[in-house]
Amino acid sequence: MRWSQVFIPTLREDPAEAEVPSHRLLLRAGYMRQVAAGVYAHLLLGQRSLLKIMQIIREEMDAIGAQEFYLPALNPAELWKESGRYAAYGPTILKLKDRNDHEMVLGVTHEEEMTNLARGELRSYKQLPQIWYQIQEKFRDEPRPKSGLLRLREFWMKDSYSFDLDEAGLEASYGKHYDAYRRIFDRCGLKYVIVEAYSGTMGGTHSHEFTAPTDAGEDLIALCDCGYAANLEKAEGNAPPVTDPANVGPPEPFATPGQRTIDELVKFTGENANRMIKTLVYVVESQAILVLLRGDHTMSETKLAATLGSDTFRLATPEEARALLGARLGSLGPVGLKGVRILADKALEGRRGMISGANKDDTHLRNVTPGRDFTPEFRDLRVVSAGDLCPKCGQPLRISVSVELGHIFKLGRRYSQAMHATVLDENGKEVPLVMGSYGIGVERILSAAVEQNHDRDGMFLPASIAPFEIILTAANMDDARLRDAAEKLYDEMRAHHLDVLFDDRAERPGVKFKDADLIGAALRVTVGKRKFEQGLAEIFRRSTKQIQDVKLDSVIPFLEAIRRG
RNA sequence: CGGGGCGUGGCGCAGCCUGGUAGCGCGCUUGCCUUGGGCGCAAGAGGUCCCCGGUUCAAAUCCGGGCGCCCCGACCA
Repeated sequence: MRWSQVFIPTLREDPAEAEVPSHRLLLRAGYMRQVAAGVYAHLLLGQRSLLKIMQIIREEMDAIGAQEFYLPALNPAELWKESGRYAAYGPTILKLKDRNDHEMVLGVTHEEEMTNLARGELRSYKQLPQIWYQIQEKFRDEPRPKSGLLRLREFWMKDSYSFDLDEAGLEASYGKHYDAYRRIFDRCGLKYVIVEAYSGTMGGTHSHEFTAPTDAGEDLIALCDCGYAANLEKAEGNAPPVTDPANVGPPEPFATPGQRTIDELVKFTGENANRMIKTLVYVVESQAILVLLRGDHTMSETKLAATLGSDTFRLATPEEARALLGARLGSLGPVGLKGVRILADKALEGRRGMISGANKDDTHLRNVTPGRDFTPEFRDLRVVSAGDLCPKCGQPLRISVSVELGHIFKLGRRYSQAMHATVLDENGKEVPLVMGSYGIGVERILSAAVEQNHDRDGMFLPASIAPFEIILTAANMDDARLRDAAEKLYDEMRAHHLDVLFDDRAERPGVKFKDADLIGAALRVTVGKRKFEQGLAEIFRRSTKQIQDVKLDSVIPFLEAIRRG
């Protein structure tokens, strides 16, 4: 393509609304323009790059025997009510009514629609396994769209769904996706880590997340050099040991006037927060329970939900807590309670002589010893923090920020049972399908690639997903000899099917170089006066800024050699 | 949903406090000039000052309401 004839609206200045690098650069480089919060128009460069990403995904999905479908975004609400996710996703689903007053939804993801298709069509175990996928628009009315393409309300997702007869089949389908995803992200040139994750609203048992570490991300992951990696929602860790007093007498009340928070108590008593027990009261389906944590630890509602097997719970009000325990928040504790379920984080197991509330205003207890003074169920209930020890090897964990690029889920029978998607097995018995679901955020690949590959001057995308692999720059279009030489090179490049953008604009060289640096073509081939007179063109690698001079008649073979790697 | 910021030619901003001719830089158009890192000179075009209402002789500016966008948090793939 000729730059003079296409629309690449680069900006000299940073758009005011963009903070994170990928958002800023994708706007500046003319890849996209904003339409509304979380809604973007893709222009020439953005669309080309996204099409390349989708093609890579398509090739790798096809390679594992997945079949490309295309399901509509517009769907009847009934399906979502049937699965129970109409309520679970709540306001995130964009809902509308058609002219006959039928409730419709715009697809958030397509488990329901794919399962609906499967139950209508799949009859026999002989038809299994099936892997169906699509690259399709998703709509999510996010509470807070942000960071350009990182959190969108309308976006492209590659979503696939596997249908198997049994767990062994699911295992195989899941494994194929795991491998295909690695190839996809490798080919897109991304640095990524695979982490164990929490399944969230998707349901199901196991899942892995493919995440790209970058500061602009919003997923927190825990990492260890031994290879352990998990989303913070899911990560386990062992708190470094705390030394407690050896011999501990019975619990003993002491006055703590006005001390309500752990911080205040630390100052008041001079004890470390890791010697305190934090007591939280939760109401779980109208039943009050106690949740205990070490003073310096944070509760994970995700893990609590997993422990309870329910996500209908909330923190009790101060009044409810007083009704149960007889004291205000800040003086609550587990000692002496009868008939109340007590969950304690496992970091409290084996501890002695700690401090907790006494269930009397302005009073705490010392010498509190879990297991002796009260009997909780020990569970993993807290968010891992940096410095916790790896559950596999015992070394300290690191916490890193990353972007979730893809997520693969073992769904099991959650949808097939809810929606009665069954086949006959070899004994003629009707059995629910065992399902998996697997997603990739297409725009997030582009964003993450920019986050991981940019500098002051712009972006340098991996050649596989750059909108153009090569930009051919004629330093001066008014100089007939330079122009003719560049035109000739351009024709040759096209004849060799090289992916080239020819900057034939009547601009000064500086403008062209700045624009070329900005938009992220992997290589720049420049025809400029001085080197041209020596029969040379200049080849500039954007990522390393390394320059090589190549004879004009060797440019094509040189580029083809680079392309072959 | 809580907190904060912002809305003025295409982009980035000033003007608002203290009401009275809408301004600067970039970009755009035309001409000359220049041609290896966002050249120079000159002449131009381009604005419902987010919307609605109020106060006032007079509102970009003051007051009320609304909408939109960004950031932090909550939440969420």
